Parts: sequence; structure tokens; C-alpha cells
Amino acid sequence: MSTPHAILISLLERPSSGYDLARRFDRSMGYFWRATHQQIYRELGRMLQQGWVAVIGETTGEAATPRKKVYQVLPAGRAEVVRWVQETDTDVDGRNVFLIKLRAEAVIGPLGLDAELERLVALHRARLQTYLDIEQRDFSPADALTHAQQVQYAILKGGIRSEQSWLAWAEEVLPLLKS
Amino acid sequence: MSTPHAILISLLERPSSGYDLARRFDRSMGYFWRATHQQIYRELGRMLQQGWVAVIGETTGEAATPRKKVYQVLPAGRAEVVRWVQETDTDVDGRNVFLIKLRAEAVIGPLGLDAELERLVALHRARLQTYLDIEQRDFSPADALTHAQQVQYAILKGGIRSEQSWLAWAEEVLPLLKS
DNA sequence: GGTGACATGTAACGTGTTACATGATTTC
DNA sequence: GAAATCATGTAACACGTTACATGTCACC
Repeated sequence: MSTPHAILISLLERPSSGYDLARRFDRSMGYFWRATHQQIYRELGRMLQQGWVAVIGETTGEAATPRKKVYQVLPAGRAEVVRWVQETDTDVDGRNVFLIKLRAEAVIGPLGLDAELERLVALHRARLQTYLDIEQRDFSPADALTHAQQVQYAILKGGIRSEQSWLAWAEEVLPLLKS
Repeated sequence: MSTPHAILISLLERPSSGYDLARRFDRSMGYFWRATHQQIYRELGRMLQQGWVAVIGETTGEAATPRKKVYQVLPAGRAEVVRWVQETDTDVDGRNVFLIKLRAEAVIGPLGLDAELERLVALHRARLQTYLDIEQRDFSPADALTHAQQVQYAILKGGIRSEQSWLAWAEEVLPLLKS
């Protein structure tokens, strides 16, 4: 449910052809969201029908051959992005979905994402606490762990570290969203 | 392509019913891998046919009603886990896939995951460097950034922090896998 | 004239998600 | 005896992935 919106936001940043989008999703955008060209063409077709985007360029050479089609976001598409960003149901694990929303804020302007970020912070704090509790309960005597236990502990420590790092980031970002 | 293997590893840890598995995938396992009960039953059916697992309990009350079916991993299933773990094509973004593999190492024993972790470390180092390059190029004068640029920078910093944290974790885990 | 990048699509398949469905056992 | 939990499953749909398919343009 996020791919079409990721595409819309990319198009808001710069009107592009499907091919262009596919390349951007392989590069900068691709670091936090993936989409193949088949997916992109499928979504562009749907969004055309829904009136979210329009073709502006259509540099058709002369024959019936498909030549570069440049897509642009229509007001309805922009409104849809705002609606989607503000439907505050980002999943705890859907960190990248939040990054897409941030990208929307960068291109559209303040969208009130601070409330959602605070919600996510609370969820991640709770999860971190769960991990720390498990650590206390299962891995408290740091020595005397079997190999299997050490590996399990390593998995847990990965979770702890990742939550801590995410929280530190969120604390840094929050002031930016409070306007 | 990883869900059946996540299930197999869960079953190696403890033979269970589909219902049991579903609950575990909502709790401990669920922190890094998700699967609904429908998915689990579907996969259990397939794995039965492939001879990877067998039903041992089948506590059928008396009527034709479905009662607790306990699944156990067969040698072929265990071999499949080892094969899958050692096919070293974990994706850079598929961090959680590597966590499942670690869990397999915890339950089966050393599987030579150090080589793959080193491969991943190299990929993450390269990605981190890419991010740092972008930081240098686009956000060098820390002041004089528009709001939009600050938000974009925040997204980038999220990537940087996440890579650094992952790398620190990997450095810590690596010695454990070198046996 | 051949290779590689540009550019757009269709079709088939696998997996994950949502909704529906049924019945047994335990607890209040 | 009603409600919650245990327990297993089917069906339809949405989405992502892989493979296939076609044709243009620029460059050597």
C-alpha cells in the first residue's frame, strides 16, 4: 500500500518517465524503497486511471512506438499523498514507510509528522524495554553461556542496538518536525 | 523463500503444532520475522508433502474434528535448513534473513556463517561510505540549509546511523562465528 | 552493422493478507 | 450456558518477482 505513494512523492520531487523512476528506485530512493520497472508501469497505469497523475511529455517520435512519457502529479494525487501521510498508521517495523513520509514532508512542507514520530518513539521504547527485560532474565550471568546461548544473545543484542540507534535518531529528528 | 525455513528452524528448536508456531511468530520470533497462521498451515502442508516434516502428536480427541497436530523436522528437513543457510545469498537489506540463519546456527551448531557475515560487512561498509560521500557533497555547510534540506539530511543521517550500528554489531558477533 | 543504453509494456507465478468458516475445550 | 481461547483450515485478492517481448537511439 505504500509503493504508489512512494512513486507519487518521487514524481512531486521531479516529473519523470517510468524509466526514470525505475532508475531512481535503483539509486537514491532504492536505499529505503524498492520497486521494479514492471511495478512502476503498473502503478502509473492505475494512477492515470484514478486521475492522480497525467502524462505531459509524450515525446512520441512518429511511429506507433512507445517513446518517452513524462508523468506529472495532479492536484488529486497531491491530496492523496497528504491524506496518506496523515493517516497515522505507520507500523513499528515499517521504518522505511516513515522515511517516505519524511520525504513527502521535505517536498510538500510541514505535515504534522511530529505526533506520529512520538507515537513511534513510544512503541520503540517499549520494545527496547522488552529486549532489556529478556536480557536481564536470560543472559544475566555474562559468563557460563553455551555457544548456542551466546548466539541467541547476539541476536538479542542486535535488536537492542538497533532500537537504541533508532531512538537516538528520532530524538534528533523530532525538533525538526515541531514547527 | 525464507518463511518455510524460519518455520523449520522454529520446529528444530521445539516440535510444535501450527497454532503454537503462530503464537511464537507473534512473540519472540515475531520481532524479526512475521507469519500468519494461514501462511504457517499452508507451508506445513507443503513441507509434509516434501517430506521435510512429519506429524507425531495428532492428539485427535475422537471425532473427525481437527485436534492438535504436532510437527517434527525430519532429516531431509534438517538437511534443507543446512543447505539453505549455506547458500550465501543473503541480501544486504535482508538483515532479518541473516538473523534467521544465526538462529539456525544456535540450534544446529556451527555452519560457517562467518564468511557470509564478512561479505555483508563489506557491503555495509561500502554503503556507509556512499552515505558519507553524499553527506560531504550535499550537506557540508551545516548551516544555511532550508527546511526541506534539513529533512533530507535527517533521512540520510538515519541511514548513516543505522549502518554504523549494524557494523558495530557485526564486529561483535564475528568472533563468535569463527570457530 | 552490432552493441548497449533507452523506453515501455504483458504474462505467469509465488507469496502475503484479509475474510470467512468450523468446531472443541476451558473458564466464569 | 456464554465467552474466550485453542485449533485447523479454505478462498479470494493484492502485491512483488521473474521471464518474456518489442522497438528506438546513439555510438563505435
